[in-house]
Order: sequence, then structure tokens, then C-alpha cells
Amino acid sequence: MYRSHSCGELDTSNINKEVTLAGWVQKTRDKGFMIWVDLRDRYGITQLIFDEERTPKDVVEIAKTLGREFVIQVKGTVIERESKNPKIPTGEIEILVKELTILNEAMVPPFTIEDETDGGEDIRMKYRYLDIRRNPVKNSLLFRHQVAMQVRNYLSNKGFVEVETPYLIKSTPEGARDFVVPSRMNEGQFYALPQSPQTFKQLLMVGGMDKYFQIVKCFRDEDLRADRQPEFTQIDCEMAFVEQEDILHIFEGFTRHLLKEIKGAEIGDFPRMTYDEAMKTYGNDKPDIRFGMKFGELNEVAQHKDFKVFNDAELVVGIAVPGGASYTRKEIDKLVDWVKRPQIGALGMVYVKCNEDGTYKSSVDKFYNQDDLAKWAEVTGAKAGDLICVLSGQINKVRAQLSALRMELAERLGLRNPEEFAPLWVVDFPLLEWDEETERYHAMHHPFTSPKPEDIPLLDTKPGDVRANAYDLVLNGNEIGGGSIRIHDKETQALMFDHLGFTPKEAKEQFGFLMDAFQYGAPPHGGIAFGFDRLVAILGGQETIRDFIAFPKNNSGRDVMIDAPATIDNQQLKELSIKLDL
RNA sequence: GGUCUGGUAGUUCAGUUGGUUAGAAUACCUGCCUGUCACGCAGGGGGUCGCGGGUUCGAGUCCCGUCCAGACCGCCA
Repeated sequence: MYRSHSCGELDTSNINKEVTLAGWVQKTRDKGFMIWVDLRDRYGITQLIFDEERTPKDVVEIAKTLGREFVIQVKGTVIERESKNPKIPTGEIEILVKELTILNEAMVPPFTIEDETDGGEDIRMKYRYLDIRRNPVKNSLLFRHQVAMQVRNYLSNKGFVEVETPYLIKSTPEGARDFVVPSRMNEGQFYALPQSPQTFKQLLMVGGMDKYFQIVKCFRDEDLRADRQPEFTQIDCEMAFVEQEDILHIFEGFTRHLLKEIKGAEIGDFPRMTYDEAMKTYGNDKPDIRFGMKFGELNEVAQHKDFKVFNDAELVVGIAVPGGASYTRKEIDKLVDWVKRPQIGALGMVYVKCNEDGTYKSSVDKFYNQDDLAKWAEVTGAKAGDLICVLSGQINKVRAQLSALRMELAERLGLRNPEEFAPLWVVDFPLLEWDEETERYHAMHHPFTSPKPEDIPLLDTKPGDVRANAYDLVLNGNEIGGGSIRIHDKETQALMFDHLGFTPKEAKEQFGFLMDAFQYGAPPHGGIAFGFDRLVAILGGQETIRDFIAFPKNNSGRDVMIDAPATIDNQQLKELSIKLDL
């Protein structure tokens, strides 16, 4: 037995006890007459003491050679400290060491293994196994485990069954790019890694599995972001014999449970908003509703004056920034520059200062009088002391731009409190979305999403207006889950494929197995999938999901620790019948 | 595919208008230190200024290219 106790559990109640501890050397403090060593393991830090009077000489000699991150085992007695350290749980005791064994020496680590490390992102990723020894990363992984346990407990208790689905499946052209895997036994053929277990969970419903869930890896070969990895984890769920309302009800309960158990947050009924309303009010299909700054559409009150920019615009829309009237000219100019950055792409910004005395001062005073501006304030909900920021132009672009500005300002004003949780259902998503590049409609969610029955006639006349039985769960401005009621009959599915530009032959080739299954008694079904990494990060109050993943990839999809991806040798290529054309 | 920011000691960074031998903190090594816990004190070692080219009497600094990292846009049903 290497240890009798962990480094986090001993206190004054253990005084005089003989113990054996093992762990890593966090730090040595050699005072000459006495050496202290902080011994660390997953559970905490315990101070060891070696002194010239009470510790055997040979043991002291070995102690003098200890370096950072050496792995050691000590036997000794728990004693009360002469000078206590109230900052750590074990701060009242220390171990008077009698025996010391160096289990493994260690090179000097490239960065300090402390909560506030001196290491940058890059070096910490390369030596991730050292990074995981640090509390912030270690605790994030423990936290992830806690959330996963709550997920499994809740869903199991509600009768959901965790079923594993295959990782080696078939590539499909819809949606994200697939990671592909060559098949040695099937020359010239490739598997694809799943972007989600979508079709399999639907087939489980046809198989009578009723209530399914899986915490499952998914793979998408697209560019990364702070909250996006090429392989990520979903909580994938599906139920048979349900309508949209059933799904919303169950997974509202699920989310409420997580918020309560993990964060102690008591949330009532989740508000709901249609997609159209979200876009109109927040310019975004995943609005952060922890704060206001709602959009005020100003077309009626701002057009048909002499200001050509607004008159030519499809949409004129503004938000009221609380307390913004006190911004200096310089600060406002900076805001204007911010929205004009290529990433945002606005051509300019009109602003109105709502002075404390009830007067208005705007950048367009030449075109608008005080009465006009008062109407703007009314529409945007601006109060005295606020600043109204107004953008104009093509409707989708302006909404995206103003939404970005709204989020940025809220961030600056400290309105995005990570300890406050504001979930929201966004419902009635459009079924189809026009794709400029391919000049055709594609499924906004995925091609198995059912249209609202009353909208089906619009498929031929105004496809863009057809609403789907699709919903997203939004938390603090992040899409944490999304799902839909699926199509469960062959005819509707064929109709969808037709509208998505699949020929019957293509549909059969790619999704024939699903169409076949629908002919053997498919129950009505629907489901939802949560982005687990993102959910954990948000519950943990972080922006980036990387610290909640043990071994994440970097910005360019590389694992810098194992240096993947990498080339493979010619023998492997030959076996796979693959010739590179570089 | 694009925009922006960065790359200087093991690590995190500073480095002025282009000008002597490139600095700080921390880490590391040596010695000292009778209760340390961000220990303290004294001393020491440590640099391909990402890489390649150019301008110049002279480049860490300016220019061009390139690689790497990060954030974002496109993309992510």
C-alpha cells in the first residue's frame, strides 16, 4: 500500500497518528536547520517537516535533493504545527517524516504547477498532463464529472436508456464536413465519423426504445472557436410518442434540475420566444435575456425625413445603452469604429444622447428635431442618461451587427453575470434556409425535422416561410441544446428530400435505410441534443470549453501534445489503397 | 478562405526615433538562514530576438515573404 491517507484529509484529530503519504513535491523550503516540503495529490496539500534533531540524518540528506514534481512516499507522524497556516485545510498539522522514498524523479517542469501559473496557453497544452495537476484544470474535470453524473441520474430516473451508437458510419453531403476513415477491407471506401447520432437515435425509436439518451462524442470537420472543438460531446436524447410540448416539458425539468443541483439556482418556468420574435427583438436566435437593451425598430419614426441613409435602408433599428449619455465624443467614436470593423461590417452608427434635462443631442440633428428624437427614445425604451445607438441597412446584416454591439456593450457594462442563469426556449424555427452559395434551400436544423402541418402548403409557394417543429434551449446567450419533432412517415420525408434538392435516387442512396424503416411502423418521435462541453463551461462560468476537456485541440484542430494529425507511412497508405496527391 | 493581435532567457514580459556588451520578474544552480508556508539574504549560469530575404554604415526595432499561436468573420444541417 502506497498511502494510508490522502494529502487533503489530515487535521488536528489525527495528531500522533502514524501515516504514509504519497504525492508530488509542490515546493521545498530549505531553512538549513529544517526543511519543509509541500506534498500534493489530487485531494490537497500536506506539509512535511524534516529537521536536524527529530529526523534521521540520512533522510534529511535525501530531502535536500528533492526537486519540484518529484514523486515521493513518506512515513511519519502527524504533529501540530508550531506556526499554523489558516489558508489551507491541513494548515494546522504537518508530518514529521521518519522515512522518505523517492518513487520517481522529475525534470523541472516548463511552467509552475500553481493555480496562477506562469505558463501560456501554448506550453500548457503541450504539457497538458502537467496542466491537469493544477487546481483550475483538475477542478474543471471534476466539475464535468459531476454534471455528467447528474445528467445520467436524472435521465435514468425518468426511464431513459443509454444506448451506444456506432462511430464508423456513412458520409452524407448535408451539414458540416465529415471526418472520414478509410476502410482497409473495403478498398476505396470510407467510413465517416458521426456529426451526431441523429439517424441512429431515430432508428432506435423505430426499434421501440421509447426513451433514449447517450453522452456521446460527435465529430465535425469545421474551423474551431473558443467554444467549438472538432470532436465534442453531446447529450443526445430522443423519445417516441411525444409532441413538442412533451419534449419541452421534460427537458425544461432536466435543465432546471442541473441548475439547481450544480449551481443551486432555482429557476421557474422557462420563458419562450418564437424565432421571429427573437430576431426582431434581439437580432439573434440565441438572445441573452439577462439584460434588456431590446431592439427598437425605427423605420416608421426615422424614415421619410431628409436623411437618405435611413430612407434607403431596409431596416433602421436602435438600442438604448444604460448610462451611455455620459460617454465622451472620443468614447462614442471608438464605438463607431468598433461597429465599422470588418468583423462587424456596419458602415456607420447614428447615436442620440438622452440628456438628464430631457433634451436630446444626436449625430443627425440636422435631419431630426427634438420631437423626432423623443419618439426614438420611446421606441427603444431609452431613459434620461441613456445613449441610443442606431444602425441601418439590409435587415439580416443590421440585426447581426446591432446584436454584436448589444452583446459587446453588455459585456463592458458588466451585465453578463456568470452566476446568473436565464434560460429561454426559442421555438418555431424556419424549416428551410436559403443558401446563397448553392442557390437552393437547405434544412436549417436537419432534413428529418418535421414542418408544422399548417405550413406544409407553403412549401411550394414560400418555402422560406415554412415553420418547423424545432426548438433551441438558450442559456445566457448560448445555444446549449436544440432539437425537433421528426418526420416519421415515408411520404413526408420524401417530400422534404425533394424540396432540399435530392433526387429520389440520391435520397434512396443516402437515407434509404431510414425511409425503409419508416415503412415498418415508425412511431411519432422527437428529441433534443445538448452541447455537453459548452453546457459544462457555462455552468462553470467560463467562456472557453477547453479547460473542461482533458485533452483539447488547438485553434487549427491540432493536438500539440501528441502532435496530431500526422502523416502515415507508405505501407499504411498502400494497405488502404490510398495515393496522396499533394 | 479572410480580418486583427502576438512570437525576445525554462516561463511571463519590457525593449524609446534604427545606434555601445539585449533587460526585469519568476524559475533554475550554489552558499547562508532556529518555524517556513508567494520564506528571506548573497552570488551564479542561462538568448539562433520564430524562420528566410531585403533596406541600411548599422536591424530585436523598418519592408517583403513564410511558419506558429490566439480572438473573430465566413463555415459549423
